[in-house]
Order: sequence, then C-alpha cells, then structure tokens
Amino acid sequence: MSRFGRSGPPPIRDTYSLLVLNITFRTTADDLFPLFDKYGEVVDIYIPRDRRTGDSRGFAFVRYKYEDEAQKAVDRLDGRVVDGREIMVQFAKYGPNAERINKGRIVEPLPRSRGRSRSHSPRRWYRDDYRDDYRDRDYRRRSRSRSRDRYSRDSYRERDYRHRSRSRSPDGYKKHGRDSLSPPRRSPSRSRSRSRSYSPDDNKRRGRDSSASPASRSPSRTPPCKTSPSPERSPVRREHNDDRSPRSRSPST
DNA sequence: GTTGAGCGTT
Repeated sequence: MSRFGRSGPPPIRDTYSLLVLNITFRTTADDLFPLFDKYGEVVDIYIPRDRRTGDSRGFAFVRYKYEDEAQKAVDRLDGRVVDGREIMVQFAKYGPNAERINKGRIVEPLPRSRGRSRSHSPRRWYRDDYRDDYRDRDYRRRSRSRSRDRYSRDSYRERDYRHRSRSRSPDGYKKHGRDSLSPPRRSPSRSRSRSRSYSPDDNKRRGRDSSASPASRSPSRTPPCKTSPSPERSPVRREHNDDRSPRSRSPST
C-alpha cells in the first residue's frame, strides 16, 4: 500500500528506494513525506506494517525519482531526529534480486557499508566502546530475535522472511559448520536423564526392593494384556474378511 | 500499553 500510489506502486526501476530505519513505531508516511520531499522528489513512501496489529515495523521505504536526490536525502536525513528518534536513511534493496537492480540501476557508493558508515553513524558517535562490544555479539542478536519473535510466533510461516534475513549475516559463522543434519546437541539431554547417580545394579535392587507394582516385576511371565490377538495381525480376520466378500457372501442363487 | 540494529505492498 503506497501512500501516494493508490493505483499501485510506481515502477521500481524508475525510482530509487531508500530504507528509513530507526523511525518511531508511530511515524507515518505523512510524517516522513515532508522531510524527504524537501530534499528531493519523493515518488512514494511505504511503511511496512504488522499484518496482525497493523503497527509500523519501525522502518519505512522512501522512493525518490532521482538517485542524486535520494543520495542527498540519505546524507541529510540520516541521523535526523524524527519524532524524538534518530532515523537512519540508506539505500534499500528490493527483494533477493535487488543486487541486479543495484548493478543495473541503483549504484551504491558503498555496497559494503551500505551507507552505514558512509559518513557518520549516530550510534558510532556515541561512546559505545564498552557497550558496543557487548551488544555487538549478544544484545543485538537477542534483541532482534525478540522483536522478530513477535512475527514468527503468530506467523510462523513468515519464518522464511526471517531466514532470508539471517542469510544476509556474514557467512563467517556459517562456515563454522551449522549442519542441520548433524546437530551435536541432544548429547547432554540423554546423558542428563541417565546422569542419575544410580548404577545398573542399583536399578535391579530398586526394582526388587521397591516391588511397587507386581505386574512390573513379572511382566515376562504374566503380561498385563493377555495375548489377545490384534484383529489386524490375526490372519483369521483376513480370511474372515475374505469370507465376507460379496462373492462368497452370495449363497443365494 | 510496549519493543528496536532492521529491508516493502498494492
């Protein structure tokens, strides 16, 4: 749903999408329009919203008609405080095939930093030396997971969306050997249940001493369920069934 | 009523 494109979103190939991050969850396209429109011709503004709550996800897409204007907006609006929140503006990628678009149309000045450190990162400015380290490996990931958890929890089918997102992460950890086929876990799990401090001998003694249920102490001799033949395993039933066949079942005539 | 380091639909 485009704020301005009632008949539909304008062709992306003719527009340059900017990703506006860190905006407040209450910021709307109308709030961003005047800000971005001042720096260039805004073709369309779109703010993804939660399908359930309909709330803003905290970021928006602003489409400019010209790249230079978009670039200018990025440079000017990046780090701008909107609604009491510092927003981040950077070139956006549209879908998994955005790379082609970037190469064909949008020419990112810094594809590596994605405009993150292009000039001045508001967060970097701050004295996050000590916090940066801690949040960079745990806090950030966990926080993301938590926020995303909302969507994945109710809309588990959207896990694809999250999965794709994770894919973008540096493949450094991936090379660590994240084989879904051979997960090393479960090891402690079973070990834990067996971690009881009782030896096999103890088990035997316990069973005898306990003697809680007579049935359990002599299951081999007197099984609780007398060898009642299951209907399906019993061949007789089969014959019976065959006997019931209409063909055989037609004594008359 | 809230969170947050993230990429979109008619």
